[in-house]
Amino acid sequence: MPGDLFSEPASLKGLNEAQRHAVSLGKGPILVIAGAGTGKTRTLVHRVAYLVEQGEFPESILLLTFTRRAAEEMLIRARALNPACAAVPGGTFHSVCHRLLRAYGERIGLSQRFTVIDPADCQQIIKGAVEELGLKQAGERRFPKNRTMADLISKSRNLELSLEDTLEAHAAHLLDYGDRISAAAKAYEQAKREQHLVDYDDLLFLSEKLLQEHRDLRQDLHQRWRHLLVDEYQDTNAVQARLVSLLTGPERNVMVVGDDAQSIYAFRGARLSNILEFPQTFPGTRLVKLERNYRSAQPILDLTNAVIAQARRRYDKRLYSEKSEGPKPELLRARDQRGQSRLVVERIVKLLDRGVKPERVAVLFRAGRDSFDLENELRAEWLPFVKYGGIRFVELAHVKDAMAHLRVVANPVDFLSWQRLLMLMPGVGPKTAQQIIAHLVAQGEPQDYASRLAGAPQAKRLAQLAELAALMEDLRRPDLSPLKAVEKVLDYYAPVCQEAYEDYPRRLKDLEELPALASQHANLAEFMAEVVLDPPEAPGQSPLAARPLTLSTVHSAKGKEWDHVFVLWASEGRFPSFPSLEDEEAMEEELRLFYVACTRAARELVLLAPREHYFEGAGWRPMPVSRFVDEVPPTLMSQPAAGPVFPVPEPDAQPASRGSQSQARTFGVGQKVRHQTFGRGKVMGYQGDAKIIVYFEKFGLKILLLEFANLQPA
DNA sequence: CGTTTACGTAGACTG
DNA sequence: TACGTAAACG
Repeated sequence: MPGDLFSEPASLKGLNEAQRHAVSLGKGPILVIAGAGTGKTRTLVHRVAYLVEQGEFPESILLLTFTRRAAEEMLIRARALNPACAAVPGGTFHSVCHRLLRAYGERIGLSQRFTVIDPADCQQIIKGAVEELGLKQAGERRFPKNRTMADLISKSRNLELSLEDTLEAHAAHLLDYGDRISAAAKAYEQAKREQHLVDYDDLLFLSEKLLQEHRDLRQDLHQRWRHLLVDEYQDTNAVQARLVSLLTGPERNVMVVGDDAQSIYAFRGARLSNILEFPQTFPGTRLVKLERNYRSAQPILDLTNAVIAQARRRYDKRLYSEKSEGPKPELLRARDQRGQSRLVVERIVKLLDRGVKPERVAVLFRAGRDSFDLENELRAEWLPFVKYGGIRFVELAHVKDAMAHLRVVANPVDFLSWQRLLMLMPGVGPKTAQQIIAHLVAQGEPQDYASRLAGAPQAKRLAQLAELAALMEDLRRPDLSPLKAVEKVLDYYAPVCQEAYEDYPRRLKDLEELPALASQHANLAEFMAEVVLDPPEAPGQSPLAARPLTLSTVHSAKGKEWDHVFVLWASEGRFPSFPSLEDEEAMEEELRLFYVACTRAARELVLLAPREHYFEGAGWRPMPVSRFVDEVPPTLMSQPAAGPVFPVPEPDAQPASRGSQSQARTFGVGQKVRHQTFGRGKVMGYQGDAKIIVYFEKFGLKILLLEFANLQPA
């Protein structure tokens, strides 16, 4: 738009025509289909700022995102356009639902003391149910794991299918166990009811129930949130779509943004149909397509277009780039996993030497464990990194231990947590814990449980029970701030942690994150739910390294971009993953996931595919290149040079070929060893040829001189 | 004797 | 890492 730049509102500056159109549309439903790298986030951010400029109260705009971090990032950017945007409420579906249930849950009979549980808690409950009901016969090997059952229960709820139908569609091999899985599911529901526990799925379904049954509340909320903005709409499930409808007021100011080609959460119930059928759900929807890619160089786009063209379901989009030329994407074939790691490290070192900033570099992979070997290699080279995806903060046993103390204070009938914290005492196993809990229940009202602890018959034998009781009494003061509460718990728990875990230094370090988190919250319930729902990512990983490079699962890389992207294991069985090989729908999702991975790259994209891999039990097996790469026209990839461009290390079996340097490397990375003083440990890598890096179970990471370490294989 | 704890082994996706 | 089994505990 030529002419008077000074009169142009800040919220419309620097946008292309399609973006500007989307941002400045008036009231009514809007669907933005935004291809990868087309400025989806930018459009949402500017829309928020635009609405505020137009005189909307910031508090009346609700921004729903996929992660809390995404919401925070967007609001920071919106604030830069207009400081008033700081007051815009934002968060995930789950956190918004949680807040609704805290405030109004009693209207649907929910205890105000309810506790939010995570999938690990769910597994614990199911484990208990299986034991109690004797569902699993001794030695029954094929009986599904607790984890599998927990996943299936959640899946059936998210897909809104019966457990039986879910089994048939997604786990046919477990159909024989249908009755017993159903029994476990029933017991799980009952345990949640009795203990006032609410899982992730409940947050959504209970909120739906609340909004459906209370028209007055719905109307209040429509007054409060007059504009609804939803990011990553392609990854919402059925109940989330209904929540969007319920939260949308009579003015129907709802804008959803997404990309049908980037739907990667079908495995937990996401429905592509939500975004495809949005115009039918909201008649009069204005559709805006963003197709101009600002992220990737043309050669990368050519490849990603070819990748997504393999999808059975056609996507009516062909992205074109504003950017100039760049190198063609590369496929590098390493000898094996180790070779892959070394290739990546080598390339990264070269980039850094060239002055590329580490935060502009990422290594992506299908599953959390796919990067273990690379992590060892990076540590050996002292290259700091942050890893996203994999084990989450609250899933760490010690964090759950600490949180369990707070949970029983907030919700005394949370027996799951009672059991957990009682079992931390030496001499207390499942049976004794159950007995103590039985004593608590028999003795009185829930609010008295803490004070009754010391009176348990086991107290004579367990001196620590009195200490725990004292802590519980202390924590019951209603005016206690989350920070103070966490500090008191850690005072008590730190020594317990030292007793319970051999590698306590590492764990205590993780726990140091908790007080800072707690201090950000005004009340305990909110703090605990926040930790469970959206735990801090990658705790304690190189906090001192200012700008580390990124390792991430593809799922966790969603919405982000880097100049230089490496994708590990572009191999059949890894990417696509083994479980997806026999399921057509799963395979489509793998393809979209691979597409998401490749579209993260702005300038350089490098795919890696080891030639062979050692499988436990099966030995060395060739690893074919991923079908997603194989089926792309070869002209789109850079041709591998005649000889190896980068030295490919030989497998451990032939150390001589790696020259004198590796002669000393007697132990393979990952091998278990024993040291006279430090005891058992695991080889993490090497530093040069003289030093070996070993992680000892009791003493943590040590760097030893190989010559003197006198390590024995263990 | 019932429980707890220590140990060895199979198995692991994504949130 | 989590589970199943066997030794050690009290």
